[in-house]
Amino acid sequence: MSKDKSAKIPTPQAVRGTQDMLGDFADRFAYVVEAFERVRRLYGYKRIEVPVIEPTAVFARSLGETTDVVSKEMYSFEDRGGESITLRPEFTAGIARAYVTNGWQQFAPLKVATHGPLFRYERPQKGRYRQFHQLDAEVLGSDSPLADAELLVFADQLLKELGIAEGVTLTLNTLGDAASRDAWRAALVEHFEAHRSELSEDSLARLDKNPLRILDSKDPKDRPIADSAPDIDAFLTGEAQDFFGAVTAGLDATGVAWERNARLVRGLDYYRHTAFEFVTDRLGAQGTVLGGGRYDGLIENLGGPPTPAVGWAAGIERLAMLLDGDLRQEVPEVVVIPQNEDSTPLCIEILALMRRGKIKADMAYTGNEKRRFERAKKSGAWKVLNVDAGYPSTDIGTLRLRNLVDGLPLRKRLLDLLREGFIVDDDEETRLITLSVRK
RNA sequence: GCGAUCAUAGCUCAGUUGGUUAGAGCGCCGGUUUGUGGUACCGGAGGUCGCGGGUUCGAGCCCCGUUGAUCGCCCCA
Repeated sequence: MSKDKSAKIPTPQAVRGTQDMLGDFADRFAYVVEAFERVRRLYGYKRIEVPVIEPTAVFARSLGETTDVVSKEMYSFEDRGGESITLRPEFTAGIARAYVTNGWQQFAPLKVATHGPLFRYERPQKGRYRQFHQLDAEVLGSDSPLADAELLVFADQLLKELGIAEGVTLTLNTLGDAASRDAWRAALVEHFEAHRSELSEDSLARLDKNPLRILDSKDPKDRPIADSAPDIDAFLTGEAQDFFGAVTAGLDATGVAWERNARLVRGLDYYRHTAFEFVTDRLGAQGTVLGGGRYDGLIENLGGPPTPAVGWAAGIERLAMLLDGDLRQEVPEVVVIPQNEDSTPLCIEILALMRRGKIKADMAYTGNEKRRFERAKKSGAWKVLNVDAGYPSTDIGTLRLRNLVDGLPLRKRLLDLLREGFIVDDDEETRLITLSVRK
């Protein structure tokens, strides 16, 4: 090792808004993904993988050019061939693109699920990162409200299996079909225009870009105006009303609790009919844990055939943060401790023997003997195996399985494994296992 | 993109109105004691006080800038 400081390179920092996970949080993260994989199979959703990079147009066209995600949060760049590429900021658009380009219409209605990293150039804060991770479930090619309901029941079961349904509520709204939505939007614009002078600065900007968003503004200035704005209900076509009724009936039939939130709108342009969020107040400002809705126009927007579809996405980090209690740790059954330097090779051999025999085992080999033992205990192992090679000198080694808590099954398994490779003498009295001749 | 708070050892933090050689606990390394034992004791390694400027005889402490984290706004999962 050189002590020449001039040769030292300054350590690069992690990119802002990215995370390195180790230990507890990494375990929680994996736990969320495992639960999702389990439940998704129960509901018959096929696992799919789609690219992390897509042509920029995939997102620009489908999310809406004026949405914040597209206008200022995408990681876009030109590749060496001059094509504009974007790191996916969400799953839905990429999945819709895959549906069209691969001719997945032949499988419609198609239920798919995936998870992985997404990228958005945002100011990091609690539950919000530049590289973040989502679970995603979609039903493509179904115009049935049953699909919406099933997706919601799926989401509800996932949250329950994660043990976080408590304190998380499903809020539900309908944005109607295209006709309903356009009529409502026009009425909203008229209403807000009439109160233009009382609106916050943010909402004035929203008035041009996405007037629906004024409805869920947090600015106290906006609240009275937003609250007095017309609900969509008056503008819903009969068809749209029936659709929403069928979705809620499906929820009621399966016992999924929900709340109507007539102020709930979605940020992305493609949503129609059902819109929903599972929200909590346990995550500060980032209260949405799972959200989604129906996006019947999206696939057509991408140049595909008119295709109805619904889906949702959930933030894995946010779900992981809500997980309370201690996770069941993956602890070794046995930790092997070499009594001395010379015993290490025998330890490695026995360690491999146990692992091949499906015993979860690890080895503590740094520090003095006392610290090795402490390290072994700290690992949560049930038992500790002391290995001393070449003592008495005529033997290959002696083993002592300590901390016997629950009797002999593990000891028996270990002895069986050892007998495959060695002549074993198991002294009942001293509990000392002596290995002599190799077989 | 806007606002607020923060940044000292591997970790959690203390550090007085600016004043000698920057501390503690935990962790790490070595040892003593004990000897089926996560609890005692001794010793050791480890810090350009985030980074760059400035004020001052003197800056971990004051000022400016910068980077990052955290919490809001915004946005969204």
